[in-house]
Amino acid sequence: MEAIKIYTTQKREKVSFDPLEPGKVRMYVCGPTVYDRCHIGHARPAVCFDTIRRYLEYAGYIVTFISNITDIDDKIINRANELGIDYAALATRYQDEYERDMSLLGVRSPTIRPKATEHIPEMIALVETLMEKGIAYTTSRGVWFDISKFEGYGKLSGRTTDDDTTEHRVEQDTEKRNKQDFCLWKASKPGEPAWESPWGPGRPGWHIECSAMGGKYCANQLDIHGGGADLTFPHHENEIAQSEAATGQEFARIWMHNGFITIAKEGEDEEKMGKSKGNAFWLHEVFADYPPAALRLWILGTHYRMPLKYAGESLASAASGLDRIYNCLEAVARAVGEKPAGKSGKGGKLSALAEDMDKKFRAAMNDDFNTPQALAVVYDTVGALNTAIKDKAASANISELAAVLTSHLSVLGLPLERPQTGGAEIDKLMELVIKIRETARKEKQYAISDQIRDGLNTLGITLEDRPGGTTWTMR
RNA sequence: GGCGACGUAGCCAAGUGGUAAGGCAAGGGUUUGCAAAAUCCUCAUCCAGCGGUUCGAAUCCGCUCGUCGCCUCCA
Repeated sequence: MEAIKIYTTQKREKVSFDPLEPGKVRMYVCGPTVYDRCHIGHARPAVCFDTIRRYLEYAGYIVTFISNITDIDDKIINRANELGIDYAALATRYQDEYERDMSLLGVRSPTIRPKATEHIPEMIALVETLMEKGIAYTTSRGVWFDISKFEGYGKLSGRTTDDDTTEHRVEQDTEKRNKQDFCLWKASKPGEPAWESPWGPGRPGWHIECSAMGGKYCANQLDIHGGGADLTFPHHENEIAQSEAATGQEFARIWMHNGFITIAKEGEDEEKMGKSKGNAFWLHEVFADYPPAALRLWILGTHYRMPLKYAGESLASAASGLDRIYNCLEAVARAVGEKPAGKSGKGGKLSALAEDMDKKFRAAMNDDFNTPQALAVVYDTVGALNTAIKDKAASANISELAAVLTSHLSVLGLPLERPQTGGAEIDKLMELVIKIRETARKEKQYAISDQIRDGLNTLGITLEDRPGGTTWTMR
């Protein structure tokens, strides 16, 4: 198998992928903090890393894909207090919403989805190790990591410890030994959620869960660790420090970071997508206007590391492209259905094309998961299939090429059929309407037949007259 | 102030030394009762600007301009 090249943040270049265990991949992707609904920003890492996982499996690897849920955190506590509900109830509610939205986007569930609150003992154990090694220390506010005790601090993000000496916008904690020391275990105030620990009641620090859970499920070493570009520093830098200081082993061999989605508001410059800036685009709102698959296709249309600008009509062209794919798949089904079996024309032009398309698809994905290029292959295959159908190629050959297309669509996590919108009653109704229109057409009553078609169109139903009869689709 | 990313057609977007993929939109032909879908053709002598390296650069180097991100919660 041809080597997969992956860009890794710590080296700022592509490296050949060579997993710790041959044929197996251990990957961990930072999941959401469940304190609110999902916006389009959440969709990008989920879709990108889901696609990467799917491709690795397509390439023959057995993938252990871990993605956590942060269900204890200051934001969750604050939000729960605002709403006057229990923090755990809030977290459960938004975890459910997250999982529902991701499922609509075709994001598969991870192999393991660990929750922070279910791994408190593992985190405490990790902090204890760091205490024993003299790398962590306590203050009145909790337990802190002493970055001066970890030589490699800054190796991921390229930041040195004395970097931002000029300006720091955070109030300094005078008990800390170094300005950038970070919290491993946070002492809880009365009334706040708390777990017992050797350092008194408290809750996990900001970064410790990923080290503890990634370590637990992956024997302390990951092949790939992923997340949004904003997590590079300090989150991932701190994960490395904690994990490697504790285990003495390299925590993750490849660090992957997806670029951000920015929002272009009319008349204003683009700015980063974020709830704090009040320009959130909630997924449930986007899904009211466009099919979730269109959002997925739109995301995959840009390389995962590039910035992605979201404007109001961004998804319209993706939705059109998606329709083109559905049209093709439906045409294939009709062509193969009309002329079943047929003699297998293996070795023909279409066989060679099928092989070629798969080769190109793999080459694109092997190059740091270049989904835009992979999509170009998909569209080329669509065009070739449409032409083959037009030229009445043998259905065995059409099927062969179509099989390549559907396997590529599956790798990209795109649906293999148009979502069904009707239902049994609408089906019957449409059958009747089409029959009546058919009669009108036979009698050349085109004014009537066109009126039916135009009328349905304004209702979002498209009629298409084909040699084999009239078909309809609903938007 | 430190670190980093981006600037390719009307729009989106690949392409990291050998002469500009793909999608959307648009225009024209075929097909259709008319449409839709499909198909064929057209649509960047040029890749923010200016210099440099090279036989050769969108691709490498330098500078300039513009946009954005991280350094504080953030996917």
